[in-house]
Amino acid sequence: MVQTDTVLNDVDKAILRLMQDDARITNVAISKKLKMAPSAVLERVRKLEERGIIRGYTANLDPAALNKELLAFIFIKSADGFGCDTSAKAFAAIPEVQEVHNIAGDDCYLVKVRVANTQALMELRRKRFSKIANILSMRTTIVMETVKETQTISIT
Amino acid sequence: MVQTDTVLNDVDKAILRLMQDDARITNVAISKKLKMAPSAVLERVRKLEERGIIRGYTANLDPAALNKELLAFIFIKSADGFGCDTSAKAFAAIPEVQEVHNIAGDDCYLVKVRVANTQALMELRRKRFSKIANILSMRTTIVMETVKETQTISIT
DNA sequence: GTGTTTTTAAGAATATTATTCGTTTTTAAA
DNA sequence: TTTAAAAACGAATAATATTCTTAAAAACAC
Repeated sequence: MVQTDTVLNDVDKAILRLMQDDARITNVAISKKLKMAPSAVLERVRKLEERGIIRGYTANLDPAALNKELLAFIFIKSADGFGCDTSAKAFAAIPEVQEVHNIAGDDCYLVKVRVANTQALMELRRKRFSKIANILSMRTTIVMETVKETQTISIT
Repeated sequence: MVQTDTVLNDVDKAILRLMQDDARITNVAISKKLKMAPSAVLERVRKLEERGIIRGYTANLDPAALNKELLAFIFIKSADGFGCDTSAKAFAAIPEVQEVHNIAGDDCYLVKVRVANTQALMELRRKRFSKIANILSMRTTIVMETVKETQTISIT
């Protein structure tokens, strides 16, 4: 076997670009754009899924329509030791938590949360975060306006 | 007309949950889960798209496979006036920039970027950010480990 | 309450797409 | 070259999407 495990060829990249842009694009549409047979495209997509390069597909929803208009970033200092994810896992288990990152510098976590309003944010802190052990401190930064918000990876 | 513009009923919410979880779920599969006719589901999905509640569909890709393993948050102070998005728009136009938020407090932006490595990050700063006017200062925070990263909105 | 309008769902028919699988072509290594 | 493996093709079939007509339900006015 060659370097199949890690390397993507141009066809794979083209497929990924198309599906990143519109995950509900049909197989036939991809095959037309790439001038290939649908069966060949399908096999590639399957392999990209199997290899874990495509992790899944998701719909992008309007937060306002779902009454989740408040976005905030919370910096959390924790007493977790190195390589210990205990509190991080606890953060991740909260549905309103969209992201949990271990950031360099302050041995602290950066947590992104999306809730209805400031009251809901307070409640989240009180009812969920305060129950999590090891937290030393929390600093919350509220987003006033989001200009761009994607998960899109630039495929080169 | 009633409050159709803003309110979602239980069927809509169920559809949104399913599609947020797997955007490539078939219409038929949704209709079976919801015990409805496929045509009825299709009409609802169409309306959710038209109303802008569903903004689009995207594939979640493995950053490592695409050689974009470094995630960083950059706090940028800018001389932009209130309600002036000039530099924010410029940030948003950079493909490696996934998010741009105007955050409260320091009249500054929080920008999330995904690149290959620290060298690529330096190059991005030098070649792209330095060309953008109005920037007063930048502080970069590198992510060491990501525990959770979704755009999923909890639908209640 | 009744009648009316509007919205929503259903069902059947058709168009489109997904999927399978045997064959051919291409690729890459010996 | 020769050969083996991988990739693409193409045709046949299964499944799904989509359209459109009709029926049911909900909302509204009176």
